[in-house]
Amino acid sequence: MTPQTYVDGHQGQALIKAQSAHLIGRYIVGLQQIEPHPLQQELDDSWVHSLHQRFEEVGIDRFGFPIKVVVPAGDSIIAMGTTGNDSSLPCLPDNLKVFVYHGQHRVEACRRMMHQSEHWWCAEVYSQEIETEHPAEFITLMHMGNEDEHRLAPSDADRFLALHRLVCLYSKNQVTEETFQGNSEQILQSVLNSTTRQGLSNLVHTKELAHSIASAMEYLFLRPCFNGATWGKKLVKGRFFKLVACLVEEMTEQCRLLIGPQAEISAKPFQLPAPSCTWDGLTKRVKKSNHPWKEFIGGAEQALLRVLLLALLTSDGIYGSLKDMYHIAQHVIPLTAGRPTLDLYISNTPHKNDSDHPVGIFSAVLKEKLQGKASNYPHKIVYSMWEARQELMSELKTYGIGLAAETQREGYKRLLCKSESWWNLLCMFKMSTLPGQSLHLPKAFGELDQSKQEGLLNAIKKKQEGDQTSGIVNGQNSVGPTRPTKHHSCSPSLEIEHTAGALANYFVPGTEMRVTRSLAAKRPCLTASNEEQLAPVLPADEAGESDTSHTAEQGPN
DNA sequence: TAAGTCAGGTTGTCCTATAT
DNA sequence: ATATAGGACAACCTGACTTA
Repeated sequence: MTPQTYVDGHQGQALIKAQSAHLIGRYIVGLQQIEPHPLQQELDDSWVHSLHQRFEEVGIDRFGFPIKVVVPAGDSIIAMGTTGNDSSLPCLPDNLKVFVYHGQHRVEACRRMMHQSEHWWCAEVYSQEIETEHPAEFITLMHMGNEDEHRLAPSDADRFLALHRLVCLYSKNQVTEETFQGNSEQILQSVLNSTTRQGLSNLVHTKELAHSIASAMEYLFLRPCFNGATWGKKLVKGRFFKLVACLVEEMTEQCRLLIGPQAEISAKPFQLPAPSCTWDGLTKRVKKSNHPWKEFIGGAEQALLRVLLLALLTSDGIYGSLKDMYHIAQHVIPLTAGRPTLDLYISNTPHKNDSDHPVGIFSAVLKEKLQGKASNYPHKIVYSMWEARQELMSELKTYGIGLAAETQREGYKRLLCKSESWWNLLCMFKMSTLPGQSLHLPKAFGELDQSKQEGLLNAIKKKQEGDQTSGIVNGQNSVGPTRPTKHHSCSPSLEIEHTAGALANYFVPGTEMRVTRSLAAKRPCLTASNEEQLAPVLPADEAGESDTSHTAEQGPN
């Protein structure tokens, strides 16, 4: 480096020297001791007002943003500093007056707080010699305090990752719950927008979802596409955390395929608005010369032959489907777990524990069958709901079932006799009597409508199938509850095929949505055998945690 | 043919009712 | 009092149509 590089720094160094020579220490100072420095600019009332409002709404971070003051009787207080209770900062003796030269607006805003107990701040205390011995530097310091700081504003993704790292520390017992809560709140408080605060908080609440988003955010080019407010509102709809976590993982995988072996890529190609992400839309648009995908290897048209997905997560394609799922779950829950559980599920209360989301509820229903073992099976049920959601929704309509709260036992009885998709779904619970409403579930579909003979035949047939698939009711693509969850090969190519296979199911055939569907059609390898792999590959709780340590270590800092 | 305009549809954010 | 979730609304984008 050339000496010129340092020229700019000389003045800054002088400022730091002046300060460090006269810094007495950090103290807690009562507001009644603080007066504005005579050289300070006039107070801007509207600025004080907005600060005060923020203090009221979000809170005050006194230690994160200490003010700077000079104290006339500098040297004499060094010895006097009365220590506060135990390890906290010492309090400045309250007979001393200090002059604030950096942070007077915060002080003034803090004065407007109702409670006397709020009237203090954390201050860097300087002796008055800083002013007499370094008058020029002092003026500059005071001015610099008012300049806009050219800080790099953290993005939602940065905030999310910080929160997620805290979660990881906490879940590995490396910090106490108190430390974890305190630091999370500190980070959230620094977010100005309340919707964003809420959203981020929702997203880190559940391990599975938080982990999947964190791995997506490992890709720098995806970070600008992350919107804490919208993701945190829409993706938690119906509390299908694990399902959404899978969707996020799919999305990440798709993006990885899209960029191919390319090393560096900007975020632009991933910021296409959702309406432009339909297969038809893309087919037309990638032909244009200035399409954002021109960055990709081989150009936009080649990239299209690979894969895609992204802005869709919060688009109507996903959000609408989650709303459907929510509606479906509101019928499955009273049937299996009972009305009180439904009330808890649909009450507008914060997500607290495993009793208020579908996977947790289904686990409780299946408690005896699972024998307390961690199992992916409840999620498998959710996944089957997801696969069949269109049919499930339309059959509700066909058989005149409206809101769950208004549906009587008779209505469900009719539904289970007439609708095969609903019968199939409820069969996954493997109960002859559904405990929620004490409803009998016929062993074979349509048993009541057909002659007894046919029903018997069906029952025998089903039983035989069941034996072959070791107790699985719907033998085609189900995964048994006792089948151990394990990760299949980590080979990227296998993952890709697997991913694409799963995608074929994620999107609704028959809607114009979206690349993935056509993708499935283009890939002959996407068969039922791939589908079958999906559920077991979904990370079990333990696997999720090991993933976490992985991402935490690799994540940028 | 290119530029401009309008309508329709989607998304993201703000507001508010509600339940604890 | 607080937090959630649904609804409303404004901003934005796209594509079709019109005009020079």
